Amino acid sequence: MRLSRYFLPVLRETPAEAQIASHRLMLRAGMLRQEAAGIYAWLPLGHRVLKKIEQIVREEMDRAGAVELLMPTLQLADLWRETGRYDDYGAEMLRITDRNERELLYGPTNEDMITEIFRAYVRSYRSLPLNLYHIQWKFRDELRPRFGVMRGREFLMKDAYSFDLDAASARASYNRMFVAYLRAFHRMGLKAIPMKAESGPIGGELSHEFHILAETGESAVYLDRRLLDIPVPGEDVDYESDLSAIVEAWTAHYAATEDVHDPARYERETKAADRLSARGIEVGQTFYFGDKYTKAMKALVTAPDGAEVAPLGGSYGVGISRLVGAIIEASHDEAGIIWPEPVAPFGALIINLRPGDGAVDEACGHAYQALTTMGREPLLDDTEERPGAKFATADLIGLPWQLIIGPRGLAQGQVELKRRAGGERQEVSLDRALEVIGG
RNA sequence: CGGAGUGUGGCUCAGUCUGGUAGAGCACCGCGUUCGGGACGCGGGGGUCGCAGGUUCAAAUCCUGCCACUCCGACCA
Repeated sequence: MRLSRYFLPVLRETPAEAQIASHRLMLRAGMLRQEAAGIYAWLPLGHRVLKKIEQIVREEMDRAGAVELLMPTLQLADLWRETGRYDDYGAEMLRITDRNERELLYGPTNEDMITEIFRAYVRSYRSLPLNLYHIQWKFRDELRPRFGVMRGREFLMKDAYSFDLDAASARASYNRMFVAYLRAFHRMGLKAIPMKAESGPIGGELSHEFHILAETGESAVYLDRRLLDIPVPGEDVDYESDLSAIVEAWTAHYAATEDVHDPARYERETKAADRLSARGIEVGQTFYFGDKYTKAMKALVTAPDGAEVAPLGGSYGVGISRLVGAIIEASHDEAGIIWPEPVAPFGALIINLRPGDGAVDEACGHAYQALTTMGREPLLDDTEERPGAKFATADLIGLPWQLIIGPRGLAQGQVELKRRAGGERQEVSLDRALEVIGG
């Protein structure tokens, strides 16, 4: 993409409403536009990141055997009355009436609807286990939206729902999601720690929140430092096998959010040197709630012995839009964002210091072609901005590599290559620079 | 929802107390000089001062009502 033809409205000054780094940087880097409290338009750069994160989550869900579908944003109130949640959910649920006075709601989650779909088609235990997921916009009318996409009212969420015949199988489904989450967050360059959690309005008895550690996290977390060193399963992990050893390894050490923190247990189960108090951003949560929904909605299947039973289920959410903010919170500096490579909106920024100069234009064109061929998705800054402004923008939008090409260096056969993370710069030949970026 | 606050060009803000017909910096457009870490000169465009009423000869400014947004607190991916 050529910057001169792109839509990247970077801001030199920080909009007054942004309090935390990720919000500030997303606005300044032209990723985001607030349209109402907690409601945002995703500008092209932000949209690219959102899609990258979405795709990583999708790949890991698919790998773990979940099946993607897409449910609507609007749901009938009657569906929610079946489980009693229409009244339980309270003012956080946005209720809408259509022209025929039908009561609808903008879905805050989809347990009820997925159970309705399940019950419409699944009749036999032979169809189990089944895990269906979708990636869809949700709406929760938060009392106080804040922190940009970290606590928006409208947000993009991946939510998966598992159905199993018995408890052991349901637990295996839970474990598959648990492992998929470890992998997905790891792929985004995040260190996510699963923590024992309360299940809240979703219900159930087994639940983990996945938190990434960042100074601006909304919740205080207490954990055993050793959790930071547990290996994340590789892409060869066999989801057909028993994953309980992995889950056990990740849940053997103390880790709790302030809501469920038990100081006495913390002291008992961890050595003083291993105790780590930090702030966490919740980026995912897993729930096991048994037959809560299938029973209430009579979503029954026939078991091997001919009896009708309510399958046991769980639900598993990942805040896709929140992750964009969370990643920035975890990875930025004074100058701007530092994208982990897998979620970077573009792989490299080529900076043309003198558009119109034949040799420089040609070198930039060559670099652009080469990087495109390598699949590095380069962004070429071919604008007439002054060099200083280009460098500032480059650091702000935080692509992994900056390839700086100007007449002065080119005369010596050199370009400047800068890695955003760490900031190391080197003067090398263009070919060598392309080689380095190519990996 | 309780408490506090803010709405003035695309952005950051001054002007409001003490009413007199709207400003600055940045951004934008044109010309020129510049060009390796946020250039400079000259010229230019752009604002129903959140909305609606009211007071007044006169309202961004005073009064009333409403709306939006932000911050602190109680709920949540």
